[in-house]
Amino acid sequence: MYIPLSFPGYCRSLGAMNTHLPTSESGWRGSADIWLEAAYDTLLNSGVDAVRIMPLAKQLKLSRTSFYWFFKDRDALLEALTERWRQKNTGNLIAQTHAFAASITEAALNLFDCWIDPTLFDDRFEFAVRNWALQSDLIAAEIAEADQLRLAALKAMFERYGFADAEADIRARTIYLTQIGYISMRTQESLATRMARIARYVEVFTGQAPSQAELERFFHRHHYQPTTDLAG
Amino acid sequence: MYIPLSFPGYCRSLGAMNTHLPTSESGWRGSADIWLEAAYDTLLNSGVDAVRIMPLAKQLKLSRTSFYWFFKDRDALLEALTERWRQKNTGNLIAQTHAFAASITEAALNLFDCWIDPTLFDDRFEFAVRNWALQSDLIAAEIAEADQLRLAALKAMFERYGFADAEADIRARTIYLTQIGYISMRTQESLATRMARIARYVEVFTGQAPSQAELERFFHRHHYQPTTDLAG
DNA sequence: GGCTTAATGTACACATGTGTCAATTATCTT
DNA sequence: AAGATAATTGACACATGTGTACATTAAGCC
Repeated sequence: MYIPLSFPGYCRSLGAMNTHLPTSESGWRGSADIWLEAAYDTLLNSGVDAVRIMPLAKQLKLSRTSFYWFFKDRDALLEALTERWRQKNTGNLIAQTHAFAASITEAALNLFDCWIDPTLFDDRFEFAVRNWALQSDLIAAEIAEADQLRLAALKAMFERYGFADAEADIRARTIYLTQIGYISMRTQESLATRMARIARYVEVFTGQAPSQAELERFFHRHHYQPTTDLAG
Repeated sequence: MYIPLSFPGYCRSLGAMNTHLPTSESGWRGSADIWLEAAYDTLLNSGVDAVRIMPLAKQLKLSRTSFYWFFKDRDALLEALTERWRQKNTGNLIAQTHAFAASITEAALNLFDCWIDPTLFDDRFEFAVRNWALQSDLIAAEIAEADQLRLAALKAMFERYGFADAEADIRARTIYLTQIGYISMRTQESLATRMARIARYVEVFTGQAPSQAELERFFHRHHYQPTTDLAG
């Protein structure tokens, strides 16, 4: 039995024990990773309350009690999940606000990468964690902190392109809240549908229409070939 | 024992049994209403999974089993909760899109009434129900239907003020998703803070600034006295 | 091949939740 | 005040979940 380690800074704790064997393919069936992976899947599909050791064990075809070799208890597993979320979503989003852009419209398109590219932002994960907050004050605080950081980064982005304080604030909120709204609605739209709306969203959010070159650059990096003309 | 009744149209079922005594103050301690009320509170504060008969009974200081006199089972209680949600939020929001307005900015302000006046829209209820969808396909379908209806009403509102199809669509989505985002963030802002942002939100959402008279009308009907000037 | 350690499994004790049944108590009616 | 009905209760049977202790099996390593 090892007590979970703690680290300073944004990465707070590993939650899992036996971290000396991270993902190595040993001859054993179980590992902290497959438990975490199963927990992650369940969290996304059914919410935290469904993340229970017994059902996970059944799913993994392992004895329920072998779980306790990798994690101290259920809480340690949940902590490992939050750690994963912490590292993925907030970090990437803030990084996108700092990507190079010659104009505010291009900057907005950089941000939109997050909503198109699943490697940059895991929206189902985000949704599940936000739901979780309802029954955990700890998670609620975690999310409040993340929102704070993200909104500040977005506001700073608008300010860098000449928007005054109050207006940058509103536009940061609009662009962020719209996305949180999308996540909360769990809209399943085709890439084509989303791409067709992009230009107009940029215009509503920034007050300016994106240039043809900016749009084409955006489409190209997402391997999208517009079929109809963009004047829609 | 009575089987729950079903009605055609938007109101689907009552869920509760013994509906022949709606809220009448009989000398008894329990009633379908107090169970529903307790369930509602718990749903809002802790999510569906916390809506369990045993804890509710403890809270109400009633025997857990007396619950079954009013409701067939836990599912009937949950159905009664969804029925309550169905009747409140979607109906009022759509009604607000049809309120009289001389301009699109005034129409937007009419809609904003929903986000200021708790009697028009219960945002904590909305949040709880949206979370619930993660573990219930039935609720997920319910919400998809509500979103459909609300977005269509908002789009129609923009079209009535001269916005073309695609633009009305984007603006309807932006205004709705931003609010869903707000709900999902569960932001606790003071009335003053929210009021201070109103004018700019209207401008972002509609592309036009609201007139001084429209703003004053809005503030007045929400009993709000702006302390500083509105030019902020 | 035998030793050590890593991982798995079985049995137990306990906690919380559901729903049924029969008995009981409170309230209303006449 | 008696009887009917409305509401409440405790006992029971069952299900699912947690976590600990101890035994067992599988891998890895001289």
